Amino acid sequence: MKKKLPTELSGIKEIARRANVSIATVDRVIHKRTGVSLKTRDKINKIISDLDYQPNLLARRLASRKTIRIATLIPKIGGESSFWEAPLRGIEQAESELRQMGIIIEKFFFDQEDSETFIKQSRLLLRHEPDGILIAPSFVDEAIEFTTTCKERHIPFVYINSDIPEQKSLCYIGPDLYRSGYLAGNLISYLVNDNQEILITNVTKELEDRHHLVRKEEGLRAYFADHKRNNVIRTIDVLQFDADSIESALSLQLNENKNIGVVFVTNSRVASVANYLKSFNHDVLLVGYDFLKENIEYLNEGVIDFLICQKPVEQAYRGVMSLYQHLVLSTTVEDIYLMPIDIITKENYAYYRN
Amino acid sequence: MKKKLPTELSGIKEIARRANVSIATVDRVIHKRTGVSLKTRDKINKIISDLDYQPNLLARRLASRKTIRIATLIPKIGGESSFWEAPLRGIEQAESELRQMGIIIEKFFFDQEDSETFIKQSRLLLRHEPDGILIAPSFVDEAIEFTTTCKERHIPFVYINSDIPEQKSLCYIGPDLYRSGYLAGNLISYLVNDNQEILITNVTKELEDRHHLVRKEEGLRAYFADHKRNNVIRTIDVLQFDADSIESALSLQLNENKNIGVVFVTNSRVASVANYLKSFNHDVLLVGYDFLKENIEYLNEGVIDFLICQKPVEQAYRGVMSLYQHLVLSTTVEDIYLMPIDIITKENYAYYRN
DNA sequence: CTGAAAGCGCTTACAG
DNA sequence: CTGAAAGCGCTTACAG
Repeated sequence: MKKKLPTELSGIKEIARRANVSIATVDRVIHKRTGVSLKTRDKINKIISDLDYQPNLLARRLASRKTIRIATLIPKIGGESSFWEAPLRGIEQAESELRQMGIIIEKFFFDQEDSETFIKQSRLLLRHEPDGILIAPSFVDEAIEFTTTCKERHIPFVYINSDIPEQKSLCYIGPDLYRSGYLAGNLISYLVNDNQEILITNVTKELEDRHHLVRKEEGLRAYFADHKRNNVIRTIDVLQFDADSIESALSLQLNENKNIGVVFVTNSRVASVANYLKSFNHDVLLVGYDFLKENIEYLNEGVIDFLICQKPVEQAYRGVMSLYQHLVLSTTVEDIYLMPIDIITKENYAYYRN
Repeated sequence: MKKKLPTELSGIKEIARRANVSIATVDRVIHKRTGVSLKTRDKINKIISDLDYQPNLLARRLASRKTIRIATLIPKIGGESSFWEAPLRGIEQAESELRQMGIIIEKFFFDQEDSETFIKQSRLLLRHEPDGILIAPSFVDEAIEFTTTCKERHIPFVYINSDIPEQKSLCYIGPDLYRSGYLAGNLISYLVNDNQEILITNVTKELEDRHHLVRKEEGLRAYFADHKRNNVIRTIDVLQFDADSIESALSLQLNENKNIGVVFVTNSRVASVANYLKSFNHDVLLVGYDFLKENIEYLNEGVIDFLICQKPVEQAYRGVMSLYQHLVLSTTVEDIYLMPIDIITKENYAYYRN
């Protein structure tokens, strides 16, 4: 390791020396605080740009006695699907990296099937007066109301996993649903010949959620239309998650339409469909979403052929980091960050890091 | 933002208070320096573990006048393939993040077709006495000789992109070649019916490099064998990169074997093959490697169907970061980090972040 | 074997 | 509008 040169003045001190002022005044200018004459302000700013001064963030965080607090609001884990385990891991990863920098993360959770819990938790969150907020806006109206308040209070927030474009937030980090459906179309086009049919299956209880699934369906249909592939594409909705509901909905289709070659499940519930296909020994290809334990099991057994994933861990990790960059580093952050659309099979899932 | 509580002593000071020694002594114990009596050493260590003391790395780096220097040795860009642009970007990204922490990166480059340049640059690198080294061991024997010296001098090093397992290094970060071939087999198995043939194409000049390509070939063949698919699989080697060599090698195969349904190129030279297939209007599917500009163009045109990628930017980024973790944070790092095996198509490449 | 003191590059009251 | 001084949690000579 090499010692630093017997240091000439640098940083804030050197600026102060050149400007013939104290470092406190330099600090004021750097942070655009009031109470500096225009003249010295200009002089100092000139020196700053001459020197291409970059503040030492280590020293900044160390000297500052402030703790920055970021709050997160996402669905709680357990119950119907384990999807939200991954974003939680991403938050925790960011947390452990940022603790070093004196940043604290406070986590709040709501029940995906109960919008009241969303309202309640969002109020609780606000009472903690965080400096920034990460939020999964599962309930659109409620989320809009909440973020309206955030804006009033000048608390920056980022959306993950699904966007509410009208709301001007710091940024959105998540998938482009239409494009992921389009990719599914691309993939499936390799898996069917011209006289085979495709069955799109939306499995959801929540009406709002269905809205998201339809975007993927539109993407898939657009791919086939754009490429003049005239395969029959059917869609069914399954409104309950139990095996019987799945069975009755699917068996109707598969028995009536013997040409169905691929089933495309538009969300992470693909394991339920896999379960049915396996039990009834249906020999169709199956494509669905998300790296969940139950899905991976069926992938491994060869019942699910492809899973489309969008790095849920990273979504949340990046969301927190964007707040950090905005709050601590004053960096400008991209206002929309679309996640990669990953294709997972039995042979690469073990290497899928996230 | 919330102010810190009117701070009770913490960190090194609190330890010193409890142990009834000065902070200098505590510092000595923390850094396992000599010159502390066993008794006080034990006492201090006990307090440290009682308190679950975590050093403040900001303060550490700030107070320390040392600059840590990491050297990198990778192929230079330009000439035959643009592959190494990506790892260079990864290095530069790590560089910009680590500058904050007072870490400097010195980059060295060699010519992939000239092992002498590797030797020369590696010597030059050593004369700079870096604290850690990142290296792409393209020339196996030369790399072993070099890293032997590193070990003698106790300079930790990490391999990226290809491994030399016998050499005990800090870690390897890169692809598992066999597994990526196996995945290619998995993917291609969906693209061919039972009477179609597969043509594996190795395009390379260097004998050592061919060794790597064969691992992928073995993976693909193993997939078909394991799954009792009896498609004919042929292999050809193309030893020159010019269009004529490619043409003569491929046209022979494709004209003699009309059943070839998929061509699998085992490295990033797939664009050359695409160029040929396009000119001669061959209607076969094409699968290859790596997110290079020229490959993406053919992907976009529909000549290349699938590219397998292994995040070259991230490989190098992680490599540098591993050295940082080892050198600065004294974290233990995984000694082997295998990259994800990503499947890229025309419809998701735009979202492939790296 | 141990401690007192200066300093890393900043921020933060406080005083004027 | 401006400056002097203390302090963030460490490391580093230097002295004993």
